[in-house]
Amino acid sequence: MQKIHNLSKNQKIIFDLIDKSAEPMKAYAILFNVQKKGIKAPLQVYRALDKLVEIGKIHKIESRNAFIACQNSSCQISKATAFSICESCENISEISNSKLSKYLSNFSDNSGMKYSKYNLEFFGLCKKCKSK
Amino acid sequence: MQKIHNLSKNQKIIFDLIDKSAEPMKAYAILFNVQKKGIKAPLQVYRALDKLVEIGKIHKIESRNAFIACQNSSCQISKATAFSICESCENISEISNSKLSKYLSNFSDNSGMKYSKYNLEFFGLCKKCKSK
DNA sequence: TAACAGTATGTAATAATATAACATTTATAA
DNA sequence: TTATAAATGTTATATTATTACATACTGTTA
Ligand SMILES: [Zn+2]
Ligand SMILES: [Zn+2]
Ligand SMILES: [Zn+2]
Ligand SMILES: [Zn+2]
Repeated sequence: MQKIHNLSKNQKIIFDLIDKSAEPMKAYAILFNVQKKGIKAPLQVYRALDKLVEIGKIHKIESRNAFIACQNSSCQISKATAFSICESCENISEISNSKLSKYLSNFSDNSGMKYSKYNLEFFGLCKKCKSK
Repeated sequence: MQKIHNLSKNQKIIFDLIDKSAEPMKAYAILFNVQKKGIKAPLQVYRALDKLVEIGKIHKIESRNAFIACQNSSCQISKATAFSICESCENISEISNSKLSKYLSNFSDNSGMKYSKYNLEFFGLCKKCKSK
């Protein structure tokens, strides 16, 4: 059962922008885009991003410092994320593969760590770029 | 068969520092530490870091913007990395688990992507922090 | 309603991370 | 030795993210 979060004004503006974007967006690109809507300072953007990440509406692509809307409604609130990144055209998408997520969510080793979250980034070439 | 890379002067200074460190090091912490050895500018540090990452002597912990020496001699030259991160004490270590690396290296889906590299970060609580 | 707690906002300043551009030097190999 | 690649030095600047502080909104409960 997923809690419904009513997004605040800034959160909604920023989520809508990211959600409509074809690619992951960087914080300052977001800032530039929402200035006409009255969001003027980096901190306003970062605060909204933090919250949106926290509630799983968006994810951060760590290797790119960019943010993407969650493409996976059943995604476990940002606790289990996997992405596919084309190193040639920078096309990025969220991987939704139940075997993979089960495997990783159940992963444990003999280190004594109790894992509660993971983030995985795969890199390679997409269909298009492969055939060039 | 692993190619032997003869590290240059700056690369060696910086690798030795990271290798001796108990924790992952951030670029400007590295800079501060090597200034007495004549490395004065950020770019000198970043260039050495880039090379060391490229040849697999160190890895970047993306979620922390920090660098750690490879703890896994058989690590496939930074093509397949996994880390364990305690969110309480920030203890970080490289996971060396052949089943995991096999599973991920062989991962493929029906997206048409050809994967050649991955980076995985697990988050949780270490033994010590769990029992607090 | 009033008081409170929690969340969100606005604004300015600054910190932390990373790269561009250009000149020079050193190592490697044909 | 000549050419090429790799590494270095230096200055400036771009990009990403946070601190600090004041104010306002939202929902809950006395
Ligand atoms: Zn998701
Ligand atoms: Zn591509
Ligand atoms: Zn390694
Ligand atoms: Zn710990």
